[in-house]
Amino acid sequence: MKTPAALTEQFRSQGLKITPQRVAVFDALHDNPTHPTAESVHSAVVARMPTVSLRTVYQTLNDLAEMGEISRLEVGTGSARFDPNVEEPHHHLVCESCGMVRDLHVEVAPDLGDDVPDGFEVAGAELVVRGRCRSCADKD
Amino acid sequence: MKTPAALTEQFRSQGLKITPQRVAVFDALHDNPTHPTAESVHSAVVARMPTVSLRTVYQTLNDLAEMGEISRLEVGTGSARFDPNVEEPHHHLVCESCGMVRDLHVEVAPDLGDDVPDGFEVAGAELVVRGRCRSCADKD
DNA sequence: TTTATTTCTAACAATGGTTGCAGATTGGGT
DNA sequence: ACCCAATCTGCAACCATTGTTAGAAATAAA
Repeated sequence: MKTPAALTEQFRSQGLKITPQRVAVFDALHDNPTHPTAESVHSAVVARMPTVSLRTVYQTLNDLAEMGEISRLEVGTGSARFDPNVEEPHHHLVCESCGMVRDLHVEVAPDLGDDVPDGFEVAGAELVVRGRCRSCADKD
Repeated sequence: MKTPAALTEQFRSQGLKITPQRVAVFDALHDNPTHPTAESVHSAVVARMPTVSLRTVYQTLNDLAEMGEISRLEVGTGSARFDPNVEEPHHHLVCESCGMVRDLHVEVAPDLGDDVPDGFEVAGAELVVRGRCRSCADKD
């Protein structure tokens, strides 16, 4: 994801308006490595601007995802996770117990070639490694 | 997943009852490569036994998943998909346009080692390859 | 700066997938 | 055949997310 300042410029250049709600979402995502849910982005935003609705947060997250500035992950933790790191290709580590998601910088390089059916247009591949994080494992 | 007959035996040996509803679900899943949703399992079951409720199908799918006889996938198509193939490790190919899910027999072999944090207990890894299947690509 | 235009936001309702619950039903051991 | 625990159905509730709409607010135009 670009910096909030760069996003502001980009939105403006596309005829989109710069609202304090949008800027608050940009800020909440910037350099955020936690792969937040819409709900947690909303919490962060509300801490500064108590009137922002969850609907607006969803809207902005969808807009950013559509522009390719963030990516939306479905990792089976119930709600979608949003990842501002679209610059560096990477995968994810998920704790099935607490829902923590962490970047995983691992080369997958699957030799897809032979088992992809003819005519299938591959758009991308995501690896999700599941397990239990240390603090959850320590709990019992 | 074991055969319906073997599952029947297994259920019985665990003190669980063999109901026609459960058998219908076993049959609907047996050798089913489509990664059905709960809804489509229900449709198949209802074709033979019109009174079976969706709730019971969910219940049985959850039971089977808990026993490790099937696995539940979240691939971002809106609803969970159930996969009776737990014998052979494999990954998945997903058409983002029609929701088709297909097995992908590809070796991923990620050298996880260095980027997994200390103390994280890895339970498994799933690769999802996304794109457009031929028939969807042909459509426009 | 004021106005006009057009987008955005908030609130609320609605949706879709899934689960919780309660009472009626039924499998299977006796 | 009887009994009891397990199961089933039907329905309500739940959660994450999206649709809708009227009012508010940002930018462009005057």
